[in-house]
Amino acid sequence: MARASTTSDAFNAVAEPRRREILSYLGETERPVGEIVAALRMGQPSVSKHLRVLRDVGLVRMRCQGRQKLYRTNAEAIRPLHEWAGTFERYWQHQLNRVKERAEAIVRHGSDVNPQELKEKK
Amino acid sequence: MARASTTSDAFNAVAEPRRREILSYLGETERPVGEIVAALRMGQPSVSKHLRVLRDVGLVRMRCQGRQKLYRTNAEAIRPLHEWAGTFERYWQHQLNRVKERAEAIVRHGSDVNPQELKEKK
DNA sequence: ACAATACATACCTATATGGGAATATGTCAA
DNA sequence: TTGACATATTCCCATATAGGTATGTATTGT
Repeated sequence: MARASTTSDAFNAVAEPRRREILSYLGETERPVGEIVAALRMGQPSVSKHLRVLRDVGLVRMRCQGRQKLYRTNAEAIRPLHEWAGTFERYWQHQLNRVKERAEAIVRHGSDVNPQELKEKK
Repeated sequence: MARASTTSDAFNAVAEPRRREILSYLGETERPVGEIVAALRMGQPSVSKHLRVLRDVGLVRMRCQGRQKLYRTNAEAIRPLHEWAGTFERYWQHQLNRVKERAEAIVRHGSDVNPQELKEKK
């Protein structure tokens, strides 16, 4: 089996750096394709194709205005990504807490704290 | 140019669903490969290969113990992902705020609020 | 030394990619 | 209608996958 299609979900779509750039560039501000091309210095067909992928997974919304098409990021579609990553938040918070506790201990008792006491607390 | 390597960064590594499963399954708990294979019902070589990718981008850490190798998720490496997605948080908060404001307005003035007033505020 | 165990890697194949160039489609203006 | 403009799509190609099967490599126990 080959790699999953880029259009299979937001995770795959967002794996491509240029697509992330596009999403960031368009905040939720509507912009025509040409503006993206100019701002991000990419080829026009390339941008069109990236936008196609993003649209397929709902990461951008599109609206026609005369001969141009206006795109904007649909932030809501990025949320699952944020939430998935967020499930690991508690782990790096442990890290932070350790650093914080250590700093506080130093403030209270001076810098001669036993490092072991803060390191392993299985 | 082809698609970027899965080992090029966390975004690409995490695009594959099975790799996300592995990361979630290992929280930061150390586990041998065989346990992953059994728990997630994947082929052993497949798991080994996924772990290789994850290791290459720092998403998991590995330690040898006799003939087995213990893996655990390195949550810190997921953080950039969480942060990138988080830059869009303000957009979906706007959504929430609108809903919330509307609800509060109804509580204050009854349900005859002018919907326009809450909808467009360019 | 040998067999068994726990992983890793090599090999194969179908499939999809992203970029560039060329071309198609659609819309406006004179 | 014709041409100019804004996008989308097609074609071409080098590259990389993910899964399965088979095999390689350490490490342990007897």
